[in-house]
This record gives sequence, C-alpha cells and structure tokens, in this order.
Amino acid sequence: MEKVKSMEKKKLINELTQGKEFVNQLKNQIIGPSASPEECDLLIGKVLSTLEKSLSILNLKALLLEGGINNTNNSTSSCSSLSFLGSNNNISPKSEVFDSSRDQLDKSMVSKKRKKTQQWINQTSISVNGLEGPCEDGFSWRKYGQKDILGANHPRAYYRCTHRNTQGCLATKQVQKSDGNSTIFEVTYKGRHSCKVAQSEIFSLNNQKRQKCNKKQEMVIFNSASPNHNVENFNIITAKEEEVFTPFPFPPAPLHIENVEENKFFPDSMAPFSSPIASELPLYLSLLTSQNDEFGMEHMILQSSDSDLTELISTPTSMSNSSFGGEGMDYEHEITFDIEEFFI
DNA sequence: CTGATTTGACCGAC
DNA sequence: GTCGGTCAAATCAG
Repeated sequence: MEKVKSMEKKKLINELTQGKEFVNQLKNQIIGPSASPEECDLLIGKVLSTLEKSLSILNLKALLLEGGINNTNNSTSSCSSLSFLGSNNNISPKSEVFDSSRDQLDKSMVSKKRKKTQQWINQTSISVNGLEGPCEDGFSWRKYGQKDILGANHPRAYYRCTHRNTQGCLATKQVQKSDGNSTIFEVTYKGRHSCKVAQSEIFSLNNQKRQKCNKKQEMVIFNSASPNHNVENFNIITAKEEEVFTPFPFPPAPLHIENVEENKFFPDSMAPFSSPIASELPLYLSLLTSQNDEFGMEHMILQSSDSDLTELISTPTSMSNSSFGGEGMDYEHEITFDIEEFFI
C-alpha cells in the first residue's frame, strides 16, 4: 500500500510538472511573435490532459478511502477511469455504476446482482455565451422522465429513442448535470439503437455534428480567457454484458480492439484494469478527449466485469462521440478497425 | 392537431 | 422503506 501511495504521488508530481511545462510553452506561444493557434490548441489539450490525470489520481485516492478498499496491488493503474467515476460528482454515490461496483467489492465477488444492460457514459459540456447543453449525438430522443437523484444537485433526465414505438428501438439515455461543474453533462447510454432511421441518418448527422461540435469546441477554446466560456469533454464508459451494445457513431468499419491485459497501448496511468479493484468493477470504458490525445483521436477502454474482457479501442471523435450507430456490433476480442476511415 | 415535455404515481430492486 | 427507473395523463409548443 505504501508503495502504491508513493507511486501515485510520483505520478501526480510528474503530471503536474508536465502540466506546468505545457503552460510555460503555451505562454511562450501566446507572447511570442510566432504564435500558432494550432500549437496553442495542442498545448491546451496537453495541459487539460495532465490536469485530468492529476485529478484522477487524487480522486481515486478519495474513492479508495471512502470505500475502505484495501488495495493490495497496482492501484495507480485504475486511476483514469475509476476516479473519474468518483471525481466529477457526476455520478452520485447511489448511482448504479458506482453502487454495483461497491457491492461487488464489498461482497467479495459473491455477486448475485441482477444483470444490467450495457451502458456507457459520456461526459460532455459546452457553455458558450450562456447557451449550454450536451452536444447532440445524432439520434432523436424523447424525454420520458426526470428524477431528483439522492445526493446529486441536479435532476436526472431520462430519454428514450423516438423510434421506440415504431421500430422497437430500446436505446435510452440519461442526462445529468455534474454536481461540481454545471457545465458538464454526464450522458449515460443504455442499450443500443436498432432503429433504421438512426442508422441511416447517423452518418450525415454525425459528420455535421462533429463539425459543428468541433467548431464550438474551437470557439470555446480560443475564447477560454473569458469566464463565461468553458468547455470540457471527457468520457467514461460503463458497459455491462447481456446486451449487444453499439456505442459508436461510425460506420461498421472494422475495429481493432486489443485485449487490455496485454496493455499494449497503455501508458502506466492508462492500464486501469489490471488491479483487483478494477477487475471487480463493472465494465468501464474510459475515453480521453481528442484534445488529450496526441494523435487526435480518443482511446476507449472497455472492460467487461463478468468476462474480464478488457479492450482498447481507438476512435476519432470529438464532442459527438456519444453517438451510436451502424449495425450492432458485438465486442469480440479481436476486431479490426480502420482508423483512417474516420478521418476522411 | 400532432408530437414533445412535464410531473406525479407506480413498480421493482435492494 | 428507500431509491432509481418507467409509465401515463396533463400540458405545452409548433
């Protein structure tokens, strides 16, 4: 445990130091004669990334303390996704995801909890000149309920696919403002879209909205000096087996998914699921924002709670990454994925 | 008029 | 008994 603490501390210091360096570089960019917006954008993304990682580390600690979890292994590895769940206050302590993980931990794998549908959580926010709200995801939703959630400052809204009645599409989503930052919306998707309309519309809509959202994001980023302008966008996915789940707005292009146990693509802080804690939690998928990623794409981590399947998917998305679409796709251990398709 | 939203009631899981 | 999720009647908006 002490070793773990030390590792976390080291990692935290490292992240903060990196962040400081990036800010300095940004400062030079802004002040310097050869200021490049692209470079500034990149640096801002890096700064945000380091801050998020730092917060993740800190919040994981809080989570562990709160839950009284005795971590005997590599806890730093689970920072990225786990701590987000606890950190944003977006998921209330009573939330399904959090709760079930706690239950599972508490009951030492004597899990007789009912199976739950797959879900993924997308956290996104846009706040420009008072106009705020989660970026649209390309599907048409119909609100069917709203509920005050215990421990949460904001009510949770329940949406289902408009085509539920006509096409039996069972996709639903929940939208809730973050407690900590009301500009952040946490969107939890459940089930998958089976509606033909969504499938046919998704490509054009997705392209449009991606552009739209990217524009918004750029606008916000470049006006970030104003306190009224704020953008944050990061994602956590929680998925559970039982239903085939299609979280991607992309064409059914081949996906390349790596088994995370090999940790091929994880830096240390991104190998979140090798710890005993992580392995007992529900399936978490963690997305980093495009601005966090040097390659301009997001990395998504999937982990199945029951099957211990942990996978990494790379997706190029922006604010619209929450859109799902295309044919339903089962997550297999090996699915090829042509990344270039998404950059066209 | 039609479809979407609101909101109190209800239900099932825990 | 509590809480989250859903239903469905009432209401609203285009």
